[in-house]
Formats: sequence, C-alpha cells, structure tokens
Amino acid sequence: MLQNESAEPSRPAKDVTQHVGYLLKRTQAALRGAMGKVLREHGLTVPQYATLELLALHPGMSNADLARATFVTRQSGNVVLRGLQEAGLITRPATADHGRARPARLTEEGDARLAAVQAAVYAIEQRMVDAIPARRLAVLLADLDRMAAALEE
Amino acid sequence: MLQNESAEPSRPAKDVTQHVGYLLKRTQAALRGAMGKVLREHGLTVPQYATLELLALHPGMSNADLARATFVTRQSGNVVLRGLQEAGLITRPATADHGRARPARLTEEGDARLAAVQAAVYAIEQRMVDAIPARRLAVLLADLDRMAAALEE
DNA sequence: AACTCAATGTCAGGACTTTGACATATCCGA
DNA sequence: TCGGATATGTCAAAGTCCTGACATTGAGTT
Repeated sequence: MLQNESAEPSRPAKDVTQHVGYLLKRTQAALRGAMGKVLREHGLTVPQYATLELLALHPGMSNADLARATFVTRQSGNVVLRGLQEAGLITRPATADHGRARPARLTEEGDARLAAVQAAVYAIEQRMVDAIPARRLAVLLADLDRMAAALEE
Repeated sequence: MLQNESAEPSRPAKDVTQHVGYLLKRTQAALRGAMGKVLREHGLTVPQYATLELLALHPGMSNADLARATFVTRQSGNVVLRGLQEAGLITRPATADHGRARPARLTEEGDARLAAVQAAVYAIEQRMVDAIPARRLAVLLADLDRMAAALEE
C-alpha cells in the first residue's frame, strides 16, 4: 500500500512527502535511529553523546551552552548532564566561580567512552555521506546552514 | 562565549558542528520550532499537522501507515489520532471491515483546519527554501532522499 | 484444515522533553 | 549607586514518545 504514484515528477512538489521539510525530517529520523541503536549498546543516549562530543571540543561549556548547542531546553540539558555525571563521564564544580554557570568537563572515563563510540558513529555518518557525490557535500552543508539560519532569524 | 573560532575552514570538518548530522539536526530543529509556534496558535501539534496533511493526500491511511509516514511508533501515532478524533478533525470506523486496520479520513472540519494552517506553514518552508539558490533545490531534495535511503537499508 | 508468519491495534510502564515558574548572579545604563 | 535587563540553574507538573508485551486478524504454506 501507499506506493509512490509518481506520475508528475516535476515542479511544485504537490506531494507533501517531497517537501524539503519532510525530507529533512525523514533523513534526521533515519540518522537518529541508526545512532540511537549503536549508542544504546554503549549505554549512551543521543543527547548524551552529543554533549560528550561538544565537551571534547569545548571544555568548560555550561549547561545552558550545551542545551543551546544540542537544541533542547536547559531543563532537558540538566537531566542529560546529571546522567553523565552519575555515570562518571563528566565533572562539574559544586560551586560556580563566576556567575551561576558551572563549567562541565570530561573525565578520563568520559573521554574514553567518547573515543569508544566515535568510530561507530562516524561510520554511520560516513554511510550517509557516501550516498551522495563527494563534490556536492560542501554545497549541501552550506545550504543546510543557510536554511537553518533563515529560520533562526 | 563560544564563537566560531574558524581558523581552518576547510576539508575534513573536525568540528562536530560542521558535520552533516549536526547541520541536519540544527535545520530540523529550527523548522520544527517555527512550525510548532505557528501551529500552536491553531491548536495543533506538529505530528497532528503532519497527519492531517498525509490524510488529505491519502485518505484511508491506517494508524500504522501514518505512524510509519510520520516516523513515530504505532503507539504514538495512536495518541495523535485519538487527539484528532476528539477534536473532530478525523473519523475512523468503529470496526475494521478487512483486517484490524481502521482507515482514517478527514472530516469537513479537519479539512477546513488543514486549509487554515497550510498558508502559514508553507510560508515557513518558503522562507527556508528562499535561503538557497532556486536551481539547487532539486539536487538538495535528491541528496536528502539518497542519504535517508542509505540509512534505512 | 491446521499451522506458521507477518501486520495491526492496544495496554502498561517508563524514559525523555517541554512549559511555566522562581531564585540567584552579572552586566549596563540612568 | 541603583534598578532594569539579561542569563543561569533548578523545581514542579504535564505532555510526548518509546520499549516491551499481548491479543486479534489475514495471508501463505503444508
């Protein structure tokens, strides 16, 4: 049931499943699903992995920083951080030295866990990227960036 | 805080925020946020809107069909359908005539509600699409489709 | 006809995320 | 100096979604 019915393949894309938004959702869902499956075997959720990756790149990010960067609310970010902290993968000073922000950092174990999953996660992304001509990747990235920026005001 | 630090803008994209997956997530989050904001004013959630749009295109889709098409589980799809039914926007036969699948259809009110929000939603998508050169749109859609297909086996 | 198998709808429980609100801390302009 | 604006962390409640499980239905096979 529900085959494509592609009779008029052309211009204005009357079929919702051919809209940019739908393709975006579909691709993102596929990626998140594949990542979640792999990460679960390592005891990590997708937001937790994203947080580890960001902290490796920018040590000392605060909860609010991380929440913005992972596109969730501060409250959700706090839950993620709490989980990582209980798992011993990150540390946060009990008291903030400047504002209220408490900078988070990877522990050695956190660094090791990240390293352990990166290969698998990158393989997934590579499988996705390999599906398109290599010379189009840079343009694709730029276009995604432009589209996102257009909606973020 | 956290400015770009773009010293080496080129090849392998060592910065996670320049990975395809991250851009995909960011763009999708921006779109979902913008859509959610508009749809809430009309008393609809994003999955509810997606369901209405699909039912307008393919009347008679079952809950399982819709769940697959909106990338959620059957259980979540059921909740969405229940909400739409209580709002009087769709109808489902109390008993299935063939298997267990109960085909859903838009009511006149559901059709009207969909028509009422489409302009606003399409405007958002248009704002996003206008951010990139028009001649690249078809390629972008094709690439997204390829990437999604590659991860869906 | 009997069996196996896949698909569908649904229930229960839990995990994750959001909305709303509040207190605290810094910065900046009047 | 002082007050408003901004930013952060956190709590509470609700909503949303998922995992796991089960019963029902139809198709295909033997």
